[in-house]
Amino acid sequence: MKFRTEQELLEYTSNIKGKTFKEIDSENLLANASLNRQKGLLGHVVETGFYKYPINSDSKADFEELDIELKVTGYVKNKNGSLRAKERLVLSKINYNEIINETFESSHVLGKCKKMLIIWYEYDSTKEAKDFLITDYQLYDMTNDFKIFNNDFEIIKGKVLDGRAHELSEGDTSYLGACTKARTSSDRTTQPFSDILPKPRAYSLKNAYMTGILRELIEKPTLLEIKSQQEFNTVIEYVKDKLEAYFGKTQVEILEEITGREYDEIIPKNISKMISDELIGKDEDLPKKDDLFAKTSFIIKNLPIKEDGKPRERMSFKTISLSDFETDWEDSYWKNYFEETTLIVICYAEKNKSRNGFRVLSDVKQITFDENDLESFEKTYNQIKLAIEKKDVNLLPTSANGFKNQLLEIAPKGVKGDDAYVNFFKRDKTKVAFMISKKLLVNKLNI
DNA sequence: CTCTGATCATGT
DNA sequence: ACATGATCAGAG
Repeated sequence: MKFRTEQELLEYTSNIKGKTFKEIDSENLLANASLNRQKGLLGHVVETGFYKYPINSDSKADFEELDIELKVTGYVKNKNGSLRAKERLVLSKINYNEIINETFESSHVLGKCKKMLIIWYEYDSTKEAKDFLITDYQLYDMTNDFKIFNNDFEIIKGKVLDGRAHELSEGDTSYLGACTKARTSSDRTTQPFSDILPKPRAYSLKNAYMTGILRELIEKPTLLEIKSQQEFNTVIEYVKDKLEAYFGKTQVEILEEITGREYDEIIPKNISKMISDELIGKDEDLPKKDDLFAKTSFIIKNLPIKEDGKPRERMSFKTISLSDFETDWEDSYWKNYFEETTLIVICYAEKNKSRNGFRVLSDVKQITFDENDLESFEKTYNQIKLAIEKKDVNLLPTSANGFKNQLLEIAPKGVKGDDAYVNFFKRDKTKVAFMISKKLLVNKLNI
């Protein structure tokens, strides 16, 4: 089937809404296939069954005459009814030897994926793939977010130019990720400015970005009313801008300045958090402040730094649920979380061992996790899985009880009298949280 | 000192 | 009443 105009293509595509995959699978591709092994299968079903293209995968754009690439991707419904993309959208492969001679505008990825027809289906773990419902579609143009994509592209290219392709991480960038793309985890390729063999990677639209454009599509009317700013290229730029006037001041001075109240002896334990909530915004309010926040996943963290430059504490994350550990690491919530999330770390420096409240705003740093970190995190994850299987608290990877060179550990986080470890298996929501070790923080903060 | 389980202040 | 982010505080 050929389409002469975008209009024609979209008009035809409108008929796909409300269909399940089995309804359009005229080539019977779904008959005896497993979705886990063949990730592009649902895309093939749409190509052959709905658009009647022959089964062959050449590298030309799917709708060649219109320069439009077809993408079929899933979303899931959260418990509260909101939608989120199930996965990142993988684009073309990164060629480390060529990227150094490209600009974003001349790049392979923009050449192939500038315009994409994205078909959305609702993923439902209780259903078989053939029964997934296609509910929406959109003609998407990458140049809509050109400024940030361009900046992301330069970040990726910069690492390759530095001979650090093996240190690439999805968290380095805002929207355009460099995700791993390998047949096996030991697969390696070459890079131009280092002998270290990096993992093969592909450009991707990050999971949080996909969630952002999905919500724009579905919630269009409301979003148009509050069209937010697009002033900054990265979250860290935004945060530094908001904190600029307060560097060199103590926590108490800053809090007094922004609240107009006085704090003499009683310092709120969460004073740093009160400050970042006020000056930067609470996580849930940020999407309204800058479009960047609607399409990225990041967390604002506060960290006391000792006089030797090292962090005083580990860094904590959300409490874990037993159900987080039902899948393999590769498909897990936590792998995705650590892979994609950028930590924005607001540093407060101690002077003469100053206690909380009297540390000085000194720096803002960014932490992302690379392949080595994730490999270590995987061990922690698997050990928790094992502990759950065996119902054995002593197997839990606490810092006292973990393995050698552990980077991610668990620690109690309860209310008074709650014995987090003893009660670990009693309910889905545990009283235990992930923490990253001080050792890893030292490494990440380049101390 | 460091380590690690426990606790606090806040927001919902 | 509980989750979160972060610090506290006793043991060694």
